[in-house]
Amino acid sequence: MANLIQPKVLKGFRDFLPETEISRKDIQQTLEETFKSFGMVPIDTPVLEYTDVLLGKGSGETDKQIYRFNDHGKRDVAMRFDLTVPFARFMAAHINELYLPFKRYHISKVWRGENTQRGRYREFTQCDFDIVGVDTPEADFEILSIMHASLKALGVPDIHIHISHRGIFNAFLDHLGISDDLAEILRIVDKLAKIGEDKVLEMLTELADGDKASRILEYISAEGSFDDILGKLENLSGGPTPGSERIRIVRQMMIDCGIEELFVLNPSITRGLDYYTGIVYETFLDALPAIGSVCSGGRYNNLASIYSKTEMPGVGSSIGLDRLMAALDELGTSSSKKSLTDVLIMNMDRSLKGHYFSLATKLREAGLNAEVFLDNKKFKNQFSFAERKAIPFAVICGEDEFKENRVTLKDLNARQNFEMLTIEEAIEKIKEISG
RNA sequence: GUGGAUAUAGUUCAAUCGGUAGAGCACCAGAUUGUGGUUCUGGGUGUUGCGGGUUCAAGUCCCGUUAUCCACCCCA
Repeated sequence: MANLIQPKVLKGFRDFLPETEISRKDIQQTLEETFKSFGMVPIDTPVLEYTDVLLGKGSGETDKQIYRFNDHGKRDVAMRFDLTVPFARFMAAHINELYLPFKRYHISKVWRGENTQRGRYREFTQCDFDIVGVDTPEADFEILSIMHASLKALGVPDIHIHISHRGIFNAFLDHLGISDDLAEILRIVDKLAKIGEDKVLEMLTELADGDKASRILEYISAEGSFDDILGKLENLSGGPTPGSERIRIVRQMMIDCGIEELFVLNPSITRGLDYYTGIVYETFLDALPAIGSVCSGGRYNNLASIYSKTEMPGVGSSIGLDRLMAALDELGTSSSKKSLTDVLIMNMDRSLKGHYFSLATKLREAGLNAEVFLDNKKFKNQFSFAERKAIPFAVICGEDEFKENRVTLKDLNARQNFEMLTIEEAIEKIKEISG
């Protein structure tokens, strides 16, 4: 007994107690239902992959953050740091067994060895949804539409989805003749909201001459209505581009569906990951911009190209479940604790224990979740147990009820008794009260 | 990974100049009702994150370490 091992968990990794886990599962279920309602199908892939498979298309940053080690067979392996790269590998491996366009969702944990912060962990859950095999505005729009539907189904208040387009920005930089520094410029541009225009201009001036730097700033800080901004971007890039045409079509689809209010054209959104080639999205909560994007993605037309010669354009997005939950928690809008058990059968008279279990079976057969209290503690104790688990009903059956083959039902929230009911009547009553 | 702040009971907090840790709520045991919201009695439930050091004496001072929060970086 002398040397107990500390029951500690790793930095950035967490245990989930039932209360939290129940709402996590609820959220996941709501998302799954939403994804399925759009015709998406689930897949799964391994947690561990060959390192070269995962690093094939990443940037230097992912290299640093990835959990990587040698397995027992001396293979160089790594844990997936997102669900998109494994998905690209999956598509390349199974393209002949699938149909296009292929729409899948994938809700699972991923791992990144970066520093932790609120809403930012080393082990976290992503909810990805992607469409592969088509490069159309319809697909771009459908992803936006699913983002909107998902967050709406979850009851996330006051969001705006910021969209932008890598293609337009690339055309713009080409027009300026400075596309070589793309990666560096993207990084700086991405900070606009955080560090302000002056700082951004200062940093850009170190890369390009002053005139070009201020042109970039002009591009990324364009203001006005959606259409105004789009027009400005086109002017700055020397006229309409395929990208801007695409955005215009997607915009019209938003209007046709009456959801255009939620979308903001924000040219400073660029996304750090360099595999994006077209439209990109980020979602912010109006009340909590500091926590970052809770749902981001974009179009990546070459992602599978390192695994396969078959061209597989894709577009998709990812909801950060843990970050979203941290945000909802902070906003106080997370759902109140729910019970999974509908009825607790009180352990009142131990000689009737067999009867209690048969009552529980009857309740379950009627579609109710029921459990028998597993100890002969006092009522007080059994009631506190029910309260801790937020169980709404208790069934009490003592000698008197048993003789008449009846039970007493107690509505634990209202603290109201319904005495001497048959079990069938009790079931009816429970369903009536819980609606 | 770099820099800064923080860490005391289940929880929210307290503990003066260094003197072996207290309070509310919560919780546990018991009494009384066939049934918990009242009442009464009793209980502090703690390795002060962890490990060292200084000291007669450390929650308090020093060093290290781990975790959390914040900023950078990056991102969900």
